[in-house]
This record gives sequence, structure tokens and C-alpha cells, in this order.
Amino acid sequence: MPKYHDIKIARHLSDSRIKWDFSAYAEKHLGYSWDGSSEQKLSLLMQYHEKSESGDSIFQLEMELLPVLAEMEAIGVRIDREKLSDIGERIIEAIKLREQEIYDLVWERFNINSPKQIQTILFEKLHIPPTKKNKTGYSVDNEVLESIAENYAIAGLILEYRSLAKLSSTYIEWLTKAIHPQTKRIHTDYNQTGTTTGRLSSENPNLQNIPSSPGYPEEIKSCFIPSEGNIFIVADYSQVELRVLAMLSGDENLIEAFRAWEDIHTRTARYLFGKDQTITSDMRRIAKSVNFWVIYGITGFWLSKMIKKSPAESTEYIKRFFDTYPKVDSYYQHLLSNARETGYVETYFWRKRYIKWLNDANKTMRSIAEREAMNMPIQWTAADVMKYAMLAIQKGKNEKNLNWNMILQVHDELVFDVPKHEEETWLELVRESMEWVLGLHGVSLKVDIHTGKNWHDAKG
DNA sequence: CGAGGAGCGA
DNA sequence: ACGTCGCTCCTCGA
Repeated sequence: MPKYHDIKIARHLSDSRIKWDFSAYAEKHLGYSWDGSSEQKLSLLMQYHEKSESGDSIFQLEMELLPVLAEMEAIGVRIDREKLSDIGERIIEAIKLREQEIYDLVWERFNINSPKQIQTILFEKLHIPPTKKNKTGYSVDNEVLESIAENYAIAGLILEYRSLAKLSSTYIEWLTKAIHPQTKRIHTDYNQTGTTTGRLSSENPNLQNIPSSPGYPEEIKSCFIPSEGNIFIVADYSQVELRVLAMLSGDENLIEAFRAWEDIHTRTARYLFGKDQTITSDMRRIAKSVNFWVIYGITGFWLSKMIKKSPAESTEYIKRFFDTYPKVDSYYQHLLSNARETGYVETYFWRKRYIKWLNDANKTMRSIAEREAMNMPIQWTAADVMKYAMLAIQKGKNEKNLNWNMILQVHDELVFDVPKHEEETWLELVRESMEWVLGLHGVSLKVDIHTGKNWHDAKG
């Protein structure tokens, strides 16, 4: 009897896989179901073309990307199984230690995986004052535990226990189970039609949320290794969303900021704090947050939590950001008024999104809709950019008959499994393919490239 | 089996 | 009153 993974790989290499995804795509984006015939497929394409002169390009993109993804899945990624299980054993030891310490502190055994039981221990037995509520009672999430960790050792221990348990169950056990018995590699599923954003998602297992902080997470990431004799090369877009914002808005100052090859956050910091100021690391940190969060239409109140400053000060920073980059402001205003009229927004490549509550009487609903409308063209254009890049890369590779493989995609990052002697030809093709997807007003996309002997190593 | 809390990534 | 989009784990009660 064939195993799950055999079926999975076979499926990806067969037409049925293509058929399945077209069907899902047709349902979701065209509102029709496909009977499997090529005649109907053609007619669906025609109908879609008529429905929206622009939708066709996205449709083409998705169709062409399908076999590219199927190949990535079938090739998979190699894993250092011994190292992974060694880390796993050390993590389990560490978990046991924390467990015992926690029990010793409260003179009682309980299930530390149960938020409900933690709640009882902390707030009823130890009488710690609760800070945050959720649907079922008092929250015991990270934010809460961190706030009391200084005064109560148990909170810190629970935090450590939790992150270790997460690593063990999700990243050690689940990844180990996902290793294919024959290929010894992990073959994820990329879901092409699952997200509302046009991004890919990854499941069985999800390889788009492998942790990378120092310590055990770094070690886990270093278990992802290239094929025998190969190296890993990681190419990731640098500040892709901010660059897309510069292109779409056409703001001269933001464009200049990127053309100057100066650190973008330091530059924004100078506008926020004054030209003659010496920019401290704290100022740069704030500027970085502002650059990052403005894309999401953040308010001063929320930003203040992020940067740990007063709401008034935070509101002022946002105001200065828009003063500094005025066309970003007018771009957003234009975008919103357009969306209110038509009911939708679209990406640079014409991917559409209908927004429901833009004219709602409820101010909260309206704000949510507005943030969604502001963010969508930026983040989603970035998703489209990546898809076009992947297509270009695969086309170029096939034309030149090369042996390296594109094996993973993590939204703004691509991972390649490359024979050492092909590094040069790889570099030429991939950098160009990725950077030439989009360039407007003299701004281009920028790609950072790092090589290494494993995934962690190659993140630079 | 599903909802809810929690935590990992971009 | 306030970030968006994902996936997976665990518990707990129907």
C-alpha cells in the first residue's frame, strides 16, 4: 500500500494536480466550477477575460506558476535527521527541568500546557493580580506573563517551558514525522489558492514559519541542509514593501531615499527628529518602526505601544512621516476615495480585492476596512512580485539547462540548492530575475544574497 | 470533533 | 479600539 508521501509526490508530478488547482482557482476567483474539459477551460478563460480586462494577467501568472510549485514540492528539502533528533533530546531535558522547578515552586503538579490551569495557579492560588481579560477569563499569554515575570519567578519559568514545548512538538516532532522515508527529504505543500492576499501558504509541514531566534531555534533551522556536494543560497528582497510604496506613490523624497543607497531608517529618523540631530540607535529604532507600521495604516495609540512612547508623541511621528513623504499621503487618500466609489482596490498587477465596510456607519468597522484597503496594494503587490520572479527564475533555469533547484519560498525569500560550480551562473540569473520584475520612477527592487552550508548559515 | 488560547513566521 | 495574512499545537467540553 502506497504511503501518504508517495501519493503526494506522484500527485504533484501528474496532471491531476494541475487539474485540481485549476478547479480550485476557477471556483474561487471566477465563481464557476470546472468539469475538467479543455473546452470549458478555454471558455472560462474567455469569460474571465471579459469580466475584467486586467484579471487575465493574474490568471496567467497563477497557471504558469503551478508547475513551478509542483516541482519545488517534489524536490523537497534535505534534513539532517541526526542533528534534529539530538536537539530534540536536549530540548526535552530542558523541558523536564523547567517542569520540576515549576512544581517545586507551587508544591503541586498541574498541566502547564493548559492555560486554564495556569490561570488557577497564578490568580487563585498565588493571588497574583490579573491584568488582561479574554473570552473565557483572565489571559495568561506571553504579554501577561512577561509583565509579572520580574516579581514572580514562576511566570518566567512558564514562559520558558512554553517556548521549549512549542519547539519540541511543532518543530522537532512534526518535522521529523514529515521526513519522507524514501527521499529522506521534507516535501511541503504550497497552497496557491488558499489565501485572500495572493500570497502562498505552506502546510504539511508549514516551512514558512520555521523559527530563527538565537539558541535552539537557530539550531533547528541549521538542520535544513543542501544536497550532497551543494550549497544553500538564500535570496531575499530587501524592504520590498517600502520600495513598492515608493514606486506606487511616486513620492520623490522616498524614492530619493532609496536611490541614495543610504540606510532608509536613519534617513527617516533625520526627518522625524530634525536634520541637525545626531541619530542615536533609539531614534533609528523608532524610525524603523514608523517606516514599517505606516504601511499598515497604524494609529498613534497603537504605535505608542510598539515603540514605548506616549500616544501624543507617536501621533506626531506619524504626522511627520507623511509631511516628509507627502505623496504617500495623497496616494493613500486617492486610493481610499477610489475604493469607496468602486468597492475594491487592486495591486499593481491588477489583482483585485473587494472591501466591504468602507462606507459603513460604524467608525470601527470603517477604520478596519480603511487599513485593509491601504495595506492591500502594498503587501499584495509584493506577493505578486515574488511570483513573477519565481516564474522568471524557473524559465531562465530551464532554458540554460542548469542543475540547481529552487526549493523553498518564504514570502520575500527564496532558498536554492546549488552545486558549487554553478554559483556564478546562478547569481547572474537570479539577481536579474528578481530585481527586474518591477521598477518605477527610477527605484528598483533590491535583493540580498547569502550562501551557506545550511539554512541558518545562509540567512546572513 | 470543534472552539478557543497560544505561539511561530512574513 | 486598533495589524494583516497564514499553520499547528494543546486543552477542554459537547
